Order: sequence, then structure tokens, then C-alpha cells
Amino acid sequence: MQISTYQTVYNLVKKIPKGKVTTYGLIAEKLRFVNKNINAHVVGWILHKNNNPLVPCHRVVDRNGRLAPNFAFDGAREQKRRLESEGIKFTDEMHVDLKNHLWII
DNA sequence: AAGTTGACGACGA
DNA sequence: CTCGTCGCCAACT
Repeated sequence: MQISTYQTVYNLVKKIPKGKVTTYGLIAEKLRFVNKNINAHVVGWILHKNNNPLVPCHRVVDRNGRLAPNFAFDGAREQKRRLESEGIKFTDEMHVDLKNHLWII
């Protein structure tokens, strides 16, 4: 069975270490380096469809470190709570401190 | 098969 | 800073 694009995305997101976050664009960039032509929009859309608890999608934010508006998880509030429980700090109500927590492979 | 969707990114205003 | 527009592409309907 061929690995679909979204399986590839999940596989990468699962590798995000605890206490770190990454961005949609960064994920797209890494996967493009493998072989998939993907963009940030597709990554976000794939995660939206995700229902797999093994994928720590709360560690994925947009390029500014901002959390997903209100459509993700149980709301941005819940996502923020999870990230804080992993030691991630926020510069704002909706923004992760990317400077200290951005995941770089 | 073709059109729509989408948790984004970059840029302009 | 926010908002609108365009671009990007796979999966969905």
C-alpha cells in the first residue's frame, strides 16, 4: 500500500517532541524535501480531517505561532491548555513562544 | 470527472 | 496589528 500524503503528514507530526511546536509551512517544506508536493494549506486541511489521538496536532501552529481559531480540537482554549502542560510558554493568549519552542529537525 | 473545500503563506493596503 | 486577495495542492463530494 502506497503511503498517501496525509499518512506522511501524520507520520511526521508524531515525531514532534514533547514541549516543542512546529508550523504548517515547516511541515510542508520537510515533506516536499522527501517527495511529496505539498503546501501549508494541505497540511492544515489534513490535520483538520485527522481523528487519530496518536497525532499531537496541538503542537502544530501557524507560522506566527498562533493557535487554530476555534474549529480545532475543543477550541483554541483547550489547545493552549495542552501546550502549557508540556511546558510551552505563550507570548499572548493565542500565540506560542516560537522563539523558544520551535521544533527544528 | 469537475468543482469545492481548507486548522496556511506571502504580500499589499 | 488586522483584513483581503492570490497561490498552492490533495482530498472530499
